[in-house]
Order: sequence, then structure tokens, then C-alpha cells
Amino acid sequence: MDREVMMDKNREDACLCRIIHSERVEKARRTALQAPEYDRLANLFKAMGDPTRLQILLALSQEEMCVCDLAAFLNITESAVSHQLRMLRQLYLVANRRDGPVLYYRLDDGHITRLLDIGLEHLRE
Amino acid sequence: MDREVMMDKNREDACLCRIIHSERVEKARRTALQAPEYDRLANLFKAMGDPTRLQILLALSQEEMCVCDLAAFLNITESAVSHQLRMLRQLYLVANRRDGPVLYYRLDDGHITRLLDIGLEHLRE
DNA sequence: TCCGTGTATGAGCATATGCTCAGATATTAA
DNA sequence: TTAATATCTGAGCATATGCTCATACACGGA
Repeated sequence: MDREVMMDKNREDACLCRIIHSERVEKARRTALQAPEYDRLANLFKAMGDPTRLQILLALSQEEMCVCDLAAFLNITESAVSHQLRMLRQLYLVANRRDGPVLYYRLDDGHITRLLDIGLEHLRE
Repeated sequence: MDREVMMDKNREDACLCRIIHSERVEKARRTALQAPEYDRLANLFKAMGDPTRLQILLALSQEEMCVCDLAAFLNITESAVSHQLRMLRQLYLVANRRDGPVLYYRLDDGHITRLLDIGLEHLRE
């Protein structure tokens, strides 16, 4: 067992817990992202972490659709769909185009499709 | 505007909302997954949709770490880390190996790293 | 300009989530 | 077996989330 128990002396706000491998903790800290990046990445995955939104995204990966079509497909109110679409739009998961009063939604870019594919691959491993 | 308003006659539990493109709704239904698959996929992305868990996953993408190292890195209690690790383990995002009393955690497979990479790529597009 | 259709938005409620605390379990050494 | 270390687990609390309802906005036709 190659452990080496020691308290963390390298930070002013020494944490309350034990550290076994301080070099690993240091390495993790060096390669860590900025806090806002974790938040933005979390928001992206969180947006994909809901069955309703996944149904929307997978439906849009086939073909662009409008709000009321999605509502019919999902069997929930158009309001609920609209709320979800706003979230997906703000996080750049979907985009839309207007044709008269109708807004057609589509996936924003190829990253989303790839994330969905890899996710499904992982489930079926 | 190529719309064709009609109520959905093809389902017994006719939904309350309008349908503009019934053929798109039908296509979405045909290509839809089973409900449990949406749930499992949602659980996967939901697990990645939290800053704390992302920090854990990105740290583990560098090197395997034990609970107390992760707690020191994250500056939260070992209990909180353990709770999160249990969730990540149950969803096959991480795996562990035991060396005496110490459990070393690592990413379960390459899918997770790919998801993280593509997610970061999307943010920086 | 007024109306109808399609969509967006804010408030509010029921449920889910992430953390901490207290205590239990597992492994090793004496 | 006893003690120490490392980790796990359940309960409970504060906050976040997803939905519905009511209402407002945007566009096109009469």
C-alpha cells in the first residue's frame, strides 16, 4: 500500500479531511477548469438529463419540428414544451427559424447528436 | 406556409393540442425509443449535470483517486463525495478497485471521456 | 385594424436534488 | 479481539426543477 498520509500544507484554507496522495490532489488542482466552466458544462449535461428534453432532442435529430407538433408527440402542453425549448435554446442545444407564426426548431449543431449517440452507446455497452 | 392543420385521429387518447404536421409527429413516434431508455439516458446525462460530479469525473479522467483525495480536492466532506461516487458507480460512470482499506476510483470506460470532451468542445465552439 | 393562430412568459405548486450530520460497515495492524 | 483508518449509508433540511394555469406577445389574413 503506497500511501503517505499527510495534511495538506500547501493551501492556506487547509481542508478538514485527510489526504492520502497529496501529489494527486495537486495534479487535479493544476489541471482543473475554472469554476464557471464546470457550471456551463453542468448546465449542458443537465439540460440533456431529463426524459422530456431527450425526447425533444432525439425527435429534432430526425427532423425540425414546431412547438405544437412536439407537444402532440410528447403529449404534454405546448406551454411545457415552450419552457423546455427556451432552456434548450439559451444553452445552444437547439435553434429555430420562423416561417410566419410558426417557429421550427432543430438541433443547434453536430455536437448534440454526437453526445446523444455516445450516450446511447454507453447504455448498450 | 406548408401547414395542414388537423386533429390527430390516429390515437385513441387524442391529445388536447393542435397538430400542424401530423406526418412529422408520426415519424417522431415511429423512431422514438422506449420510455425506460429515455430514463436511463436521462440518468446518465443528469449524473454529468452537476459541477461537483463533473469535477470528480474530470479529475478521474487524469488519474485514479480515492475518496479522501477527492474530498480534499473538492473541499467538501468525504461523505458528500461518497454519496456522489455511489451514484456515479450505479450508473456505470466510474468503477473502483480496492487496495486494503482504500478504494481507488476511475472512469468506467472511454465513453465518459468522450462525452466530457465533446461537451467542452461544444462550450468553446 | 381586428381577429385567429402559434408561441412565449410569469407565478405557483409538488417533487427531486445535494449537502451535512450522525452513525454503521469494512479492512488492517497490534 | 481491539483499535484505527477509510469508506458507506440513512435521515433531514434548504434549494432547484418540471409542470400547469393564466396571460401576454408576434405574425398573417380579412
